[in-house]
Amino acid sequence: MKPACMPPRKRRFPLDELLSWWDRGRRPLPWRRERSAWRTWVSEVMLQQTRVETVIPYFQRFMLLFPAPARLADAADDTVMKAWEGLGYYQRIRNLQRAATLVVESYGGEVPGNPAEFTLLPGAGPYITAAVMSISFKHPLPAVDGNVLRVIARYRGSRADTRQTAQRDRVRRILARVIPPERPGDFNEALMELGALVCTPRKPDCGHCPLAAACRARRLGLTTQLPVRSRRTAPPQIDVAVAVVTHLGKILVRRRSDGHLNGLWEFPGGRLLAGETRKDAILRKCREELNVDLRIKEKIALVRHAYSHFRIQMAVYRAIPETPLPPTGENLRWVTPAELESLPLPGANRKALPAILEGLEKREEEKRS
DNA sequence: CATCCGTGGCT
DNA sequence: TAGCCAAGGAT
Repeated sequence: MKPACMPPRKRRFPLDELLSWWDRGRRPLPWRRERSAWRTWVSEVMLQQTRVETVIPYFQRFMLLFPAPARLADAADDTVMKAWEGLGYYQRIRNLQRAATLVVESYGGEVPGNPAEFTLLPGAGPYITAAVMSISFKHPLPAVDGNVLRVIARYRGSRADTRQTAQRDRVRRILARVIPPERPGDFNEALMELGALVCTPRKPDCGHCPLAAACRARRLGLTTQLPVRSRRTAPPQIDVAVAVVTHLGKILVRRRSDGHLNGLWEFPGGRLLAGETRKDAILRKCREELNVDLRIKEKIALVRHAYSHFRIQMAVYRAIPETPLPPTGENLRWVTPAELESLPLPGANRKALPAILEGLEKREEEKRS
């Protein structure tokens, strides 16, 4: 027992314990089978704010479709968006495709193994750069993600707010002095794996943690109180109304070409203004944006959906055009129900699709009888 | 630096 | 249910 007056001895980070835990316990995930830079890169982009179980099937389909950067660079936009549909954060795939194009143009199709060059590619921030460079090129750069922030906050017994950018930088500097030059990728993955499997947000399994003996949160009984994360304000709820405009068995869809949900196809309509009825909102948006007048029929679906910073309630009405049809083009098309199924759609539209197709089918039957 | 960007699972 | 969380980056 050391006297209380002694200065706290500097703890040695339990590197060997961590790495042997990793060697024993690592999960056999698809992107860990063969660590080419492209596979690592794609997996890291998909895993941003997204669960491993969600990513696995997307990753396997994606690598079959685009086994090298050049294949992604050359692919048609709808093909790319369809491969990403449902994963969310669609700017990620746009950045990745732009980056793939740059890799083809500037590096002969080979992912650059130099951190300074790699990090200039769109979508390659500090985390992705460190992850790809350490795992596939053995550069000793700490990859600090949400798992690592939690593990290290507990290990250090730190009450600092992990949502702040400065805290991420601090953890990165701390780990830069610990990461072993021989196994930088394993070190990074081990810390993340530890956060995912053992040092979990709720009910951490300290009995199986290789850092437990050195963990300050555990010693102080603060495990469940750390890490500290400042709270975000609750997302607002908004009302949206859209129209399924049908003509000769086909359905009108438009493609979002900027900002939110960029590149996905949706039904025309939009957000209700204050005091506006759903039908008025649909008529207004279709006049403003498509220059078309509609006759609105019955409501065929009502879906709720939570986006990252707001929730929507979306009402879907059947409608038919009353004025000459707008010219179709790159961002406006008439599609059959089957084509509609195959287009990349935002979550709320996808969610409403069964009710819509069922409603249209039922109405066809009534018309026949 | 704070905010914006999707989605699904869990409590 | 409503809130929280998950291998972040761009602006």
